[in-house]
Amino acid sequence: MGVTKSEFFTKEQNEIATIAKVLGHPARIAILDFIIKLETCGCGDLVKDIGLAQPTISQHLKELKKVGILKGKIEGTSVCYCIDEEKWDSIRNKFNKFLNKNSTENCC
Amino acid sequence: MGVTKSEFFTKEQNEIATIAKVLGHPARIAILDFIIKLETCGCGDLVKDIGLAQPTISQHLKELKKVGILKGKIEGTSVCYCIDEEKWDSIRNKFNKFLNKNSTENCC
DNA sequence: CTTATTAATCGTAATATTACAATAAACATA
DNA sequence: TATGTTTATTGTAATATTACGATTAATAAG
Repeated sequence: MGVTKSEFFTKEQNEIATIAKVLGHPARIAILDFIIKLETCGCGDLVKDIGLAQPTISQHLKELKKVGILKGKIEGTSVCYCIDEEKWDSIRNKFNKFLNKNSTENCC
Repeated sequence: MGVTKSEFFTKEQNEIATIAKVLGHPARIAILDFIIKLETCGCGDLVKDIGLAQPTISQHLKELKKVGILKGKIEGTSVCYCIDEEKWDSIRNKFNKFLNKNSTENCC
């Protein structure tokens, strides 16, 4: 037990849940907010801005990279992180589609 | 350790992360899909449709109620679950706002 | 070559989540 | 009252997540 039974669900359900799960931590929302503002995008800047330890930020960045939301470009000793705009668009579409489903009837 | 440091983040960041976290499990997406289709909305119907055990579904329903996405109306021995349309709208707005942020520059 | 600088990885403790059997609670019906 | 039906709760095992110190890896600067 303790392990999600993905085989019970559709591809679409698993996909939206996977993205939502990654967005389900305020540090990762803060990272995305910061990178979108683009006040620079190195790991160290995020550490300073957010206040969590460097390995923790690095771990969150890894999660965001894993699902394809972030890309990283190595620049000397530093890394520049950016949103993958294509992925971002597809996420926006998925969530729009899901959240715009409207129930017609209502029992309560 | 092991506990999310919510005090490091803004109210908005914590709010969107809380909702995303609840949407971050395919069973809860499947529950919402089913209720939106409204092929009836009792816990037993969800158990049959999804295939997880009744206590597991009940637990997921509890999560969805906790953040206000679902309301439940008791009807005899059964319970009718429904989307809270007002909350659903506010979630749609929050996600739209978040996902429509666009980074102008891009380093990679 | 040595010493910073920056980010990733490893290891691990604390905590949270997922799933379900067993049970309880609430109501309906015979 | 006894019995069935439906959902919630309790308890618990398995697993996942979060956070960070210590370390490593890679490049830059002196």
